[in-house]
Parts: sequence; structure tokens; C-alpha cells
Amino acid sequence: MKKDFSTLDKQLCFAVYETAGEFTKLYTSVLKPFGLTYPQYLVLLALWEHDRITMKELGELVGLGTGTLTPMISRMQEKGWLRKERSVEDERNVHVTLEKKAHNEKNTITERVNEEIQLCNIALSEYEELMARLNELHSKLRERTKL
Amino acid sequence: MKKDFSTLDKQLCFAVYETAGEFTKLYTSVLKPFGLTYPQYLVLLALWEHDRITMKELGELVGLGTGTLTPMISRMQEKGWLRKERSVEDERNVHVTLEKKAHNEKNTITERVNEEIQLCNIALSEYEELMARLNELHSKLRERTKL
DNA sequence: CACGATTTAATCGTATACGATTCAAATTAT
DNA sequence: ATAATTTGAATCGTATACGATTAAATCGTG
Repeated sequence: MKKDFSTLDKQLCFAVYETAGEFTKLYTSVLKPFGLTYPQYLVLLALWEHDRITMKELGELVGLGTGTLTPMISRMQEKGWLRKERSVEDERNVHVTLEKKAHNEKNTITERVNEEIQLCNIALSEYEELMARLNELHSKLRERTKL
Repeated sequence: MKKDFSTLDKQLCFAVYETAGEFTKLYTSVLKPFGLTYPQYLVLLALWEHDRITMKELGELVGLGTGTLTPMISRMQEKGWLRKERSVEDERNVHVTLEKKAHNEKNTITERVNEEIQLCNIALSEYEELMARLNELHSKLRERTKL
């Protein structure tokens, strides 16, 4: 009984680790021509939905802390995807706003990504099933942290 | 139709990314007292099963390239978990062998990890379902790469 | 046997990640 | 209103990651 769980733990942590790695590689290859990395693309996805938000809000949306986000957003600013502006009302906040480049290339990028995903022949049901399981695990992992 | 897939893509890439992150954090907190990181633990798991293998073989087992593995294994050597030895028969190969410390602490570490995982209350069936889906995705991602 | 092709590690450059610390601005409490 | 606390970003130190390049050893074929 205990042994079963132990073996599953091992298999699961490898499965999550390696699948995430492969996933990253797929996105990396597709995004490279646009000069984007996978995490940067996630930031764009978040901002395409909610433009002009603070670093803190953005961090919560993509699940990243300031230590990772600050230098990453600066790099994206240098490349012209967005700009950072210190808030006037509350100078602790920094608003992140998309530049024209990000709006203009949105369709091209997302279509190219979807094109590549289609090549994997993943059925709709598979998607939904996997996502449901991941979210289940995700919420249980976060619950535990709060104890 | 296309829209459905596009939305799912977005959700799935976030789900994979964030779940992997939470997973890493859980392991990180458990492993920190032992002076281990999550990827280093995966290396130990691989070596506990197959001791004395080459860097290349180890890289295949954990899904990491030499650029990541070389410095990581060196750090683990400095901490006394293992040692690197240039092969005599074929000097291109470097064998990685576990030190006593790794054997001695094996049970303590794995038991502590399992203890923490149990706290998440993940049912056996959930494990199996999730893992099956992850492996499905994993193999489809790798298939695509080979085209 | 020689020499080009291949294999295996190491190294380099760039980009994440995260916890801890620092610092300035804003809010709260006295 | 000023001190104490809290908050939001930036910074620092350490450890991954990965593709590309380099270097050394071995192999394969003429």
C-alpha cells in the first residue's frame, strides 16, 4: 500500500517535470521567430486579456514573483512589447501596458501557436480531461501550502 | 470550433506551467533541509535505481542536457552526494556514482517526501488518471518533434 | 594506418525561477 | 501628525534550463 504510493510519487514527479519540459520546448520553438520565450508569451496572454495592470496583479495572473517578473518585463519593454509606468496616484505601483507591436502581432502569434498544437492531434476530450486533473492537483497543492 | 481549441490551448499551457511550479515548490520546501533542490532529487531518484551510469544516460533518464547537468552534478559532488569519474575504457564517458551519504539518507528523504505528498489527499485513482494523461500528452509532444 | 565523421562532456550566453533583503511610498495606529 | 507597520518593486544570490560552440576521444572507411 505504502509502496504503491511511493512508486506513484516518483512516477508523477517525473511525469510533471518532463511533460512541462517538452511543453516548454514546443512553445519555445514556435515563439523563437517572434523573439519571445514561453514565459513571456504567458505574460502577453495575460495582458491581452487584461491590459494595464500592476506588476503585482500580473504576477498573480502568471504565478510569478517579482524576482522573476521585474527583469523579464524590463526585457520585454526593451523589445517593444510593452511599457512600464510608475503610477501617479500610488507611486508604489507600476502599471504594465501593451505597446502597438503586441496588439498588431497578437493574431499572427496565437494562430501560429495553435497551428503547431494542432499537429499533436490532441482530442478535445483529452484536453478537458487533462486540464481537469491538473487543476485538481494544482488546487490540492495550494491548499496544502496554506496549512 | 477553432475558438474552442484556442481557448483550451491557453488554459492548458497555464495549467501545465502553474501546476509544475506548485509541484516544484512543494518538493523544494521538503528537500531544503536536506540541502537538495527538486531537480537534484530527480537525479538521486534516477541514480538510486541505476547507479554508476554516464552523464549521457543520466541526462536521458531525467530529460536534461549537458548544459544543465554538468554544473548541477558538480554541485552535488561538492556536497558529497556522488562522484564523477572519467571512464578508463572510453575517456569520453564520465561515470556518476552515488556516495555513502546518498545511500544512507535514501529512506529518510523518500519517506519525508511521501509524508508530505500524503497531506494532499490525492486518491490512487487520481494519480493514475493524471499520470496517464500526462504521459499521453508527453508522447504526443515528443512525436511532433520528430517530424 | 590515416583522417574525417561522430560521440561525449564541458563551456558560454541568455533567460528563467525563487527566497530573502532592501528601499521608498502609503496606510495605520497612537 | 508622527511613528510603526504594511505594501509593492527592485535587487541579490543561487540554481536551473537550453541551444550553440568547443574540445577531446573514438570510430569507420579507404
